[in-house]
Amino acid sequence: MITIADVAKEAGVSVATVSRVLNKNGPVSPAALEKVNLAITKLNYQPNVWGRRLRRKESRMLLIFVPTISNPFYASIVSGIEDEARSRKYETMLCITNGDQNREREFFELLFDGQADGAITLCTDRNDQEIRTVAEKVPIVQCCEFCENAEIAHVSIDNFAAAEQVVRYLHSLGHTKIGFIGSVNQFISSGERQRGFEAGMREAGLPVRKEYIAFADRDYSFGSGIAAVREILQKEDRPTAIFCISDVLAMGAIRAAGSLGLTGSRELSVVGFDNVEYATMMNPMLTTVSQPRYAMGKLSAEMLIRQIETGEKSGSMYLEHKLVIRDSTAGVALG
Amino acid sequence: MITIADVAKEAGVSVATVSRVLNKNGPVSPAALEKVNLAITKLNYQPNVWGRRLRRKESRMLLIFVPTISNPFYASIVSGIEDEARSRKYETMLCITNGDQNREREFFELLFDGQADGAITLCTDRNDQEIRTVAEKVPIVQCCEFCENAEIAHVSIDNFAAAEQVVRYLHSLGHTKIGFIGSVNQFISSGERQRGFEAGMREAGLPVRKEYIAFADRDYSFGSGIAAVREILQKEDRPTAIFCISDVLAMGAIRAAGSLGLTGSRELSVVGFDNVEYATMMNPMLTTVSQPRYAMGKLSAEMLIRQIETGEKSGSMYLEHKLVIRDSTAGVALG
DNA sequence: ATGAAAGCGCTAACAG
DNA sequence: CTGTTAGCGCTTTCAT
Repeated sequence: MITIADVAKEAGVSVATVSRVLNKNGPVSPAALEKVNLAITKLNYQPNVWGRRLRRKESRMLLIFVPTISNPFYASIVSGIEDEARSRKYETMLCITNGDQNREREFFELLFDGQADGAITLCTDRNDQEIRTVAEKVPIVQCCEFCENAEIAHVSIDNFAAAEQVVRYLHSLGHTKIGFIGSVNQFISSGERQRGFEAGMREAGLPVRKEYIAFADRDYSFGSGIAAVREILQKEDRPTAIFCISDVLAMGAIRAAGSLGLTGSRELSVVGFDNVEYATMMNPMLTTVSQPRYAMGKLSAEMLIRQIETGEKSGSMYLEHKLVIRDSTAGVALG
Repeated sequence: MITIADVAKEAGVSVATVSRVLNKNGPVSPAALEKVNLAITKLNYQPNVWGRRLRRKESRMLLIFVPTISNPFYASIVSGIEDEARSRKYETMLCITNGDQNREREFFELLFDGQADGAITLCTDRNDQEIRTVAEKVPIVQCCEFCENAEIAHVSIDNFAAAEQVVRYLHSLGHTKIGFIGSVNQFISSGERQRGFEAGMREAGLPVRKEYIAFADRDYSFGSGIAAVREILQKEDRPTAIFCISDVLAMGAIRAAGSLGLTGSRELSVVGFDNVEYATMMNPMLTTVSQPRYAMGKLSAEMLIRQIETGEKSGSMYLEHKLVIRDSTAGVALG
């Protein structure tokens, strides 16, 4: 292993000078600069990160908390974060919690013992208590999901408005009996989308019928979506449209409808949420709400780095969603 | 920040004793042990990793190279790796290369400058040259995909045998005109599955017809799958079954068939590969080949850690695949 | 503009 | 069984 001392000897200067060249701080004469650079390339020298970090007490490492990577929803958010981090010379580490509290805590330890400078969370519950205490001590930015009534920076879309818009769209198609599939999880998005749905119904002068609302499990699993939709569709006066708070649930809805003999969007219109890649692989292709995921990730990283470097928290940022209309929605069938 | 010296002072012992307690090596009297542990909890002391790593020259960090996380195929492999790594007290870092050579090289740097002890690659091309030179210097294990004729450890399934089995199954259903959708990428799995397909056809006494073979783009994208399948199905004497080397391509096949008026598996049987979660969300549910992904990840990590700790390379390991029969395959329609 | 030297927090060899 | 001490490789005063 080549050390800074080797380079200094090779260049005929002191380690201090080499260090100054490496970090481009302090004054260095052109002659010395040249000699040092020569020595560095000749020896193929790489500064040792442990020595540097021990000395500087900084890690230049960002943590990204995701519940799972089996959900393609997270891919482009992570890309956005990583691209921004790299351009600012930070490394990133994906912390896959798998919904396991212990694992989550172990990852938090990395923040406390200085292995990471800050974290972006993609999966905090609306009432998460732990994140509050963590965020008091280290820089945190929440992306997509966030904790209510907490002074922690976050970036997300306006889930309430998006859900309202879905209802407005469905109503414009002539639907008056509209169902809703939520989730029993504690994500703020789930709650806001439900509130937005209910507000949208009221604005449209439509009744919010308890029997048209059902909930999938916390992971939006396909199976639980099927079960929830079945529950609703087996009511005798069934809805003609269903708004699901995730695309996978929407796929479940279409499957459940099919198995009950309701095929095609004229029999049952379905709207999803998130616009994951698979939304266009389905038949029919899913009408859904798209979030600017890459941009959200990038902005989160920007905010986190600012917080790390300046200490100032960034507050809340809301980005624009978009309703993407495809084949899974249609006007109400006559008769 | 609390240091080992603080603990030593608090406990009334030397730093050496504290270190011995921390690392459970060297002899320590019960009395001293007690005092030290008390001090540690009282001060809430966390050893500084940079100091430790600088001293020990080990990182206890494993790299995992994946091309993307938007493909759920990788999720359980990564879980397998992470679980094994954690149980052996290693940390892991997901290196998402996005097919970018530069990014890949930057991640390799982490191995060279000691930030990581070894790596597991999930996406090496069959003819990748770079990995050979890297593997000469640092511990590497390849998972699923690997480099041909290289002395680098790997774990995978027998892709050739799996493809043969698919053909045998299709033939047993009465299919004689069987198409194949491969990929233009350079993965060994793509090549082996094609070779296995052709061997299977020959064994069954069936002709391998050039016009029944087409290729999707390197990422197995849905759209390119549709295009490839269309190409084949528009031949006048079209095949009655198609074997696709990935599930996403199989989804594309079903979509393409549908758009040409061929609906249902009696009109066109389709077999996929990988058994990703979405394979059961489709209608029809996909017949596919399942790889023991979690086990493969776990084994890869075991092998890598052994290589790191003992220096001995582990050679090649093959695990069992499984043909999972669902609804997308059926006997040939009469007439 | 440059170099000597202190010290970041830790481990381990050595002496007791 | 315990303590003293010499570094690991680096950055950064403080002299010069």
